[in-house]
Amino acid sequence: MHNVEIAWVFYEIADLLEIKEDNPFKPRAYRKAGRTIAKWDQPLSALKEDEIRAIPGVGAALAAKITELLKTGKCEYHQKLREEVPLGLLEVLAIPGLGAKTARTLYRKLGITTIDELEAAAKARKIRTLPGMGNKTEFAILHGIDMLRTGSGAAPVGVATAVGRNLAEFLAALPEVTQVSLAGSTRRMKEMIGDIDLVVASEKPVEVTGLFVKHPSVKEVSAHGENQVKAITWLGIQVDLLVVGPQEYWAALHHFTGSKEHNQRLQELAGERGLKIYEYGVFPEGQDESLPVNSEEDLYLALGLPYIPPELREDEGEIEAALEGTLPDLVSVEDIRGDLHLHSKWSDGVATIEEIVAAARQRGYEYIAITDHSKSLAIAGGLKEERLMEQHRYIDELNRGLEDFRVLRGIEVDILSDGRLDYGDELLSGMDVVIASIHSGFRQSREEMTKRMLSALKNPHVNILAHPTGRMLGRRDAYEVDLEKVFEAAAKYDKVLEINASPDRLDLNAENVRRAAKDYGLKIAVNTDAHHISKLEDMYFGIGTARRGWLEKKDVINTFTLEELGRIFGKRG
DNA sequence: GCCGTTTTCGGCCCGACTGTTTTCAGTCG
Repeated sequence: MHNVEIAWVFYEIADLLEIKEDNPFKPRAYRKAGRTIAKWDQPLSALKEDEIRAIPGVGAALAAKITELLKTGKCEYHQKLREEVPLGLLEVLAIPGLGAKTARTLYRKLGITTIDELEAAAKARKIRTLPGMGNKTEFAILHGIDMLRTGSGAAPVGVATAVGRNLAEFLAALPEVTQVSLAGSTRRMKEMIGDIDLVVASEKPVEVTGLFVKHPSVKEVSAHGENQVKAITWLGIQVDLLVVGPQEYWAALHHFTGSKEHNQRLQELAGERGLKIYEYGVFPEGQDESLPVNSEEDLYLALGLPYIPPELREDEGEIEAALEGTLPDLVSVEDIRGDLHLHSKWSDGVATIEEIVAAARQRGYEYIAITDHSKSLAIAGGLKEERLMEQHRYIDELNRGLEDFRVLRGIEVDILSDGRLDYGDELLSGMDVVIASIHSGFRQSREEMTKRMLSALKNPHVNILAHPTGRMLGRRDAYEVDLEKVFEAAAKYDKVLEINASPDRLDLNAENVRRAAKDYGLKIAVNTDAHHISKLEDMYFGIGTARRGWLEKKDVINTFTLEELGRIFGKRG
């Protein structure tokens, strides 16, 4: 049993306990342990009992449940809870703004046990009859259900990539397999992934597919042919595996990378040149032997085109640009010299500044900015003025001991509900980097929210606007804001907008990034907002979004040298 | 249910926001 599966059981136990109204600290204990287990380096199945017991947050009771899960694949306590609580309520909990207490009230007063029943009750205006709930709650529930339904079945790219890589690594290790790649929307770095596509080159497709369906991540096989498999993994994500001969690999990889629209345009182009493109190769009209295709470059070359990177293959102007020779030279992870939005132990991060520096240097970075939370965000350990000054003195001291690396003294300052910043100008003027962002008052009107952001952008000390729309993928919509006005103001006051690289956010998204950079000439910072050193790797997803937004190195400020960066930040205020 | 030089019970991230109230409960981060 995979660590994540154990964590999953614990999360569900936590939800069930909350609905049951047990000791409120119990679910917290299960969640905390679940989070730790999910991130644990070694598989728990490889650990001895006392090693499991030594995991922080795992006591005698949870250790016993882990052992039981590893041995039997089940946990009696979990099963018992599932019998006591209607399971549909777990789905109901996924509706934003609706927690365990409300779920319980809905169950006890209206007998609601599923999302469908909840929707019917909301439409029949029964929700507003309950104590503490009114028409707005009812509307929010309907809106939330709508959001869940449109996103259902799809996984954020972060999850899909992790699952896909895991399977790809397994396949790559098989002696029968010569090549393997993620394809489809995961390779194109779309933000939500419907199914994971894997393309494999092998002379022995039957053996490969036969092993694949036995992989522990595979929960259910919906189709199993000689050279392809459709399966559902333990996270409920569909995976499509295609095995082709080594000669057909590149054409197949290209075909299953898509998008469909991009491929259709290529087929039209091929037709004009007397060629046909299939997933098996590029064929001159009337012949059944493919032109030699030993890379995706070869395939584009056959059509008289330069190579088009996967992130651009959406038929959104890339074919025209390729024909004109004006394709962008996309920014890449290797171009990145530093991360400008990071949290340390001083607020709600888990690493010391020294640990972050070490991890950043390992990635080849030349600088980072430590940008902990400001005082209003008390729950995240936001820094009071004196603490912030203390941190900056600490960083100064640290910098004195560092060669070829620089820690910038920064802050992620909250934009308060009325548009003021959480610190005064005097304090902000002493920072190397000021990131402004919104963590409260998400439901203000479009006018208020826009005004609030413009007021922050006007502040001469602000350098970067972080996660500008506040959306959380599949969980929370962007807040109401007039982005055009934000872009205009950012251009006017010379501010940088962020691509928050956390795969839960990816904010700005690719479409907005492309508009901001191309229509408004704005510079972008791709930042991970990491609270843990392992999350520095999220840069990959941020750069994916930047590439989907057609950004080049010159558009992204954290590809610049420290000196260039200083000029960008220094010319303000 | 976990944790502890506050050792075996009593804490456990805590304040803002929202919608419903008319002083507060529930949710979120």
